[in-house]
Amino acid sequence: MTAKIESFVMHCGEMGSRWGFNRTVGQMYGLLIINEEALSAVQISEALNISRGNVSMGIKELQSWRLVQVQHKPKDRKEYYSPAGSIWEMATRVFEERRKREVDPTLSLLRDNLLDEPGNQQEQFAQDKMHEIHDLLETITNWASELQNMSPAKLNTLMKLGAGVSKVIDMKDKFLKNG
Amino acid sequence: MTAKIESFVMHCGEMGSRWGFNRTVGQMYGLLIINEEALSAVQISEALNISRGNVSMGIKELQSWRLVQVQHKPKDRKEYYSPAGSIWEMATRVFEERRKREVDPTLSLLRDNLLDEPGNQQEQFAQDKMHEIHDLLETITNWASELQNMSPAKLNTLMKLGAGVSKVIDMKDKFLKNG
DNA sequence: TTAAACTTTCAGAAAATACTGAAACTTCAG
DNA sequence: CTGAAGTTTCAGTATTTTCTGAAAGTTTAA
Repeated sequence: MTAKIESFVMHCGEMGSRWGFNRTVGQMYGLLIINEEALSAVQISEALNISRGNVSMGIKELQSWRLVQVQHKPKDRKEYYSPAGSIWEMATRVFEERRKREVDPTLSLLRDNLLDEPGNQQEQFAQDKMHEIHDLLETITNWASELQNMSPAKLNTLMKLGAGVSKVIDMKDKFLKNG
Repeated sequence: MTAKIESFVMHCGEMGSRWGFNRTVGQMYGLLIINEEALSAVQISEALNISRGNVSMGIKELQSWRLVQVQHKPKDRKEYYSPAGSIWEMATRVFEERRKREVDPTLSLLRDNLLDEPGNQQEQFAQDKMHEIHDLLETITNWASELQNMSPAKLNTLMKLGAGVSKVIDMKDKFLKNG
């Protein structure tokens, strides 16, 4: 591993916990992304200086995020791992999985709590807040899943639009008025 | 604290680490959101059964995320804490702070690494990947900051648009062609 | 000044999390 | 079958993170 590549892999490790997994899992993912060829478990454990068992657990974790693929080489019984999908797909998967872990449980708790009537003034206030939070999270979630269902090409247009988004909305209003 | 309120506060604790801070900080934030009145440090430590020192550290953390405000009551030397801004503002602050912690350092590392020439085929591949990641993160970042700078009203239109976003883009193309 | 009423800090303890390595398991060629 | 070549599991250990509480720091009323 050259210095530049190593710096990237180690950085992925440091960021790992912020991105939702732990240091080694982050390093493993970085390593797989940056390597043209798929790597075996032993290669990973040697490159990162971690135990074989840890690699196994890390791969399992990455699979639960749908971020790695298993491959086989002819005449070789080992499993070889490589990142699943394009960079763009990886990003959407991380978003999606994080939503499942960070937002969905909260939405469900809020819904439950909003089912029964508030018992007193304090609970009334609490429920109002929960309602606000619920609606906001739901809007964001719906919006995000809209984006994920758009074709990548359209999505790209939309993203590149940047400051233009605002203009397009104005345009829509005009368009609807004049049409 | 009634059962419902407590379940919300405890849930915020469990989610805390996923949202970027730790359990107690999550609980503290939940408690402040759900309470109509601002709370003193001692009230927080009693409600959550944590030490006074821990409350002090937690408040500091929440302040670094710009999520709490300090208030004073007349004839009272204590500090009282309450959430800063509306639910919507809280959400954008969490986004923004997470971007600073999760994305910005990566962008800066990638930029550094992309400055020098690749030394060999392996590094060439690595740099290509880093370039892809860099561009994607940059696009997402710019897009996100666009959204944050839009007026809440416009943003709401855009959000409510949902599936319609796609249609508006088509419309824009038509509009530009015909106009 | 002084001292009461607070807040912050931080060393050490406690709790949570991650890692190792050996044993158990699986798969498959012969 | 058998055993070689691989993968997974998990009890125990190491590391990291969080929490406590006492000491130090700050502010203000008198």
